[in-house]
Amino acid sequence: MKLNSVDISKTASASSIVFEALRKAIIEGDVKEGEPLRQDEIARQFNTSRIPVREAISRLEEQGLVKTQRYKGAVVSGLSADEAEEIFEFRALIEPEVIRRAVPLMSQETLETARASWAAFSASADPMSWGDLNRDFHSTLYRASGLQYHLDVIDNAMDRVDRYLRAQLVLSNGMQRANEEHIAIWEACVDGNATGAAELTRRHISGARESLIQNINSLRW
Amino acid sequence: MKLNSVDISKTASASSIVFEALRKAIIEGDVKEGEPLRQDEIARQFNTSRIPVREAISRLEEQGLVKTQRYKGAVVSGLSADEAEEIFEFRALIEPEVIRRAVPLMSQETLETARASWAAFSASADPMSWGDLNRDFHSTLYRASGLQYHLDVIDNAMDRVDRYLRAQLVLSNGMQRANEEHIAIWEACVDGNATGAAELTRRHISGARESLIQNINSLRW
DNA sequence: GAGCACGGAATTGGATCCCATATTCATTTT
DNA sequence: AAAATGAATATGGGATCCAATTCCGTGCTC
Repeated sequence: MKLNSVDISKTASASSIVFEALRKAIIEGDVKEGEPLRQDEIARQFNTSRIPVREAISRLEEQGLVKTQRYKGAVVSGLSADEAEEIFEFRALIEPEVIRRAVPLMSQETLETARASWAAFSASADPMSWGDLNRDFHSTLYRASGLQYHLDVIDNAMDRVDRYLRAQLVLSNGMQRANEEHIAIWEACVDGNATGAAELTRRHISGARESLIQNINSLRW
Repeated sequence: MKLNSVDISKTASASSIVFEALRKAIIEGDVKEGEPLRQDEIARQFNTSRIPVREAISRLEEQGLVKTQRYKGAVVSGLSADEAEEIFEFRALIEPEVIRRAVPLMSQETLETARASWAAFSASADPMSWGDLNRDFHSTLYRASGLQYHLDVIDNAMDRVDRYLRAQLVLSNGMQRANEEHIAIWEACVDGNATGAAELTRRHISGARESLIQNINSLRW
């Protein structure tokens, strides 16, 4: 007998659905810094009770995306200029090393997927999609390293500064510049030039950091 | 009227108490790898309901300390040799940089506290306390950097390998060697030798990694 | 009119109850 | 006797209810 079966054990629980949705909304800036997360309201929106919502919020807090105060609830945690800068410094430290180790392990398929990402990035006229495509590009390359812990840590760091990165891309010629840098990184990968890809990645992130510092005031929304 | 008042808003919620207790029990190896966490049993032990326990477990999962399967519950997640090694590599990448930046910022008090930590470490005959004292020593030095995000990330990495580190210290002359290396790192800090402290820290962690690889089989408990 | 006390509404934290699923074991069927 | 079936139990996920705390508006006092 042949059935179109799905693995029921893999269906998501309500709390993880709520968690993913809130995470996405926060990192994309749909809920603003300082904005409180009302359990009741969220529960109604997802047509569920507050229990899964509370679990989702406690997970978000563990990730540093929200801060909760007893009996006062959770608010989306913003970053000071210093904190944002620190996270970019962190990324500039770890991501070059990851890509350096990833380069020798990149398959043809990885390179092709990455190429598709930067192509879509450079072709997209929609600023809303830039953030995702930018992230896809880097993640694809990093993933080849097989360093799962590093990947998880990078994801968290990205989550924390995602909003700022998006704002960054639409500012001045941020998107244009990022695009050129992506191509350079990609070419280094194709050439099997690990240290080159690492150095370009480091500059890519440091450049974003510099640009962020300069524009930090106009980013305060 | 003068009362010995406490700030009630700072009293911990049940879920955070449970979380801290479970976290400590897991990283110290009191609950073994693969051991399931029974919500009911834990709730009874803390004289509370399952709700706070569930929130605690979801936070632990977010930290990677446990894995849960729908309708099957949470089990303490162990690390494969590769995963443990990866985390040591991660630490060897980030901790030297943090201490390098911390050295110029270290106060007299910081150095004194760190000295007390390694003194206690070297004097202690109790293997159970070695893990804590070892961690205290490094944390004290790192904290001077003021890099809060880096500190959080390091804490998480430490949590994940804490069990292995403890086992490490009692093996062969692990404790003896760690002690000597601590003193060397501390002296570099006192001398204001940032790059030296960084390099010693890198070797300290790499050494632990090597030793771990060699003993990984005897550590499979 | 300003400031404060009081009280109800809103909100979060926790407890209890119910349902869904997994597992184990007895029972039936062949 | 082996395999399939079904009941019993254990366990986790979620809903509803209650308690504790905070927030906010009203009215009172001076």
